[in-house]
Amino acid sequence: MAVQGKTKHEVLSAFRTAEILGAARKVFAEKGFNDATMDQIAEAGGLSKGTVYLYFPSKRDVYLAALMHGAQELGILTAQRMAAVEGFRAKIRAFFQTRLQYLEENRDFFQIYHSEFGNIMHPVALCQDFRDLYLKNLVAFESLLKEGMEAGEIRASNLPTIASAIYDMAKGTMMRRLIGPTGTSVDEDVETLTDLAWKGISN
Amino acid sequence: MAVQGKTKHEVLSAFRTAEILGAARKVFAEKGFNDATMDQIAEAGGLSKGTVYLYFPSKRDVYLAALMHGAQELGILTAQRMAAVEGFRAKIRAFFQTRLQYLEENRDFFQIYHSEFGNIMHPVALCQDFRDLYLKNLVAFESLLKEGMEAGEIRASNLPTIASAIYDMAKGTMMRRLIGPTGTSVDEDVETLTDLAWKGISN
DNA sequence: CGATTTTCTGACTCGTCAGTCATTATGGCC
DNA sequence: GGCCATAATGACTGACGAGTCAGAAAATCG
Repeated sequence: MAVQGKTKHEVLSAFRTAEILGAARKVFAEKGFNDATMDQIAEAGGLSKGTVYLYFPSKRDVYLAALMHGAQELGILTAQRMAAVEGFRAKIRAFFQTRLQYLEENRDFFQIYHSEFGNIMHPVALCQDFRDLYLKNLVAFESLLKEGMEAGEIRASNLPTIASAIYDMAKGTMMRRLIGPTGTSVDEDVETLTDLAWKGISN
Repeated sequence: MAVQGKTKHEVLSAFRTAEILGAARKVFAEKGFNDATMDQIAEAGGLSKGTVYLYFPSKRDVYLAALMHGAQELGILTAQRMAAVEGFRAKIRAFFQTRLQYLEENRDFFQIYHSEFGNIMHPVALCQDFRDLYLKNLVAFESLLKEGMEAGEIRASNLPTIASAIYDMAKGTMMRRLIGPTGTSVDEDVETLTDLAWKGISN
């Protein structure tokens, strides 16, 4: 029994949930929230619509789960990679590197991630949690810049605006890479962005 | 007859069209494309649904017209303001200034504008024209940077990536200002961004 | 191998809306 | 006013898709 402390039921449930989320990611990425149907998700996951509803109460919940799963992973990964290197230039570089690389490995997820930003300012409707996570990560990044400022590596300036701008350099570059081929490699883009950002903020 | 060379019909038609677009902008901004209904748009414009269909063939066309109208205006305005000043730092500053200011004056439009970016990589579906316009403006901006590079004001680097990054600083800052109060004034943000970008790219 | 419980299924319901069109209002003109 | 043309209306239709649930299938067990 002590094996993972999981009942058979829990294992099966986790398995199905993962199966559904994988399918959902694919379908939502391709069609967007509104044009994706539960039947398509079920089909992509090789099960029936009824089964999907056994594991998720609504379409929105499936979407949310797919979105938040990736967003949390990305946030954690980014924080880890930044923490793992010394010096603020290297941290900024790690920031870009992690995100652009994660993009290449999770294109489906980023279709969803980026389109969600389109809705982030709407009535709250679709996803307060996502918005909160975004703002949380942004604030964390801002604190990091503040440390850099106090350490004298980064020049004094309006940190919230700066933090947001750097975040958005990454986001925009990712979008551009999603739309189509860019003629630049990930590494090139990482260097270019790091350079731009670092020259922009360093003392 | 020579008055504007317009028939009565044309005048009325232009009037109704503008009326509908104004209402559409408001409703689409508030609800997003999918959750906005034609009845709501008609009501907001003080006319009936049938009338809307006399001037636009479909919901998507109303949306497109609202989107493209603002996007074109913004593109033209930005280009003009940049052309009107001397020196590349000033041009970059004008770029940020124009956009952030236009945001304050056209919040409804920007709700639509930004959410459209969420769809920009999808099946093409919603708006090839918008995508094309975006890329056109981006390329134009890139050319401007190239001039700056050739003039020795801007250091050599990967221009497409740089241009995109600067565009996205503006876009992201606008989004942040749309989501909620930021504690910074437009002018502060303009200075901060100009500084960041200019230090990032200048020689 | 039944009996019983758990899991799955997909045809069905029911609300919603884009788009239509027969009917009504408006206004210009003699 | 009476006639016609043009503009506007809003009840209606048809499609679609989220969510349901009665029953089928599969797993578990004695």
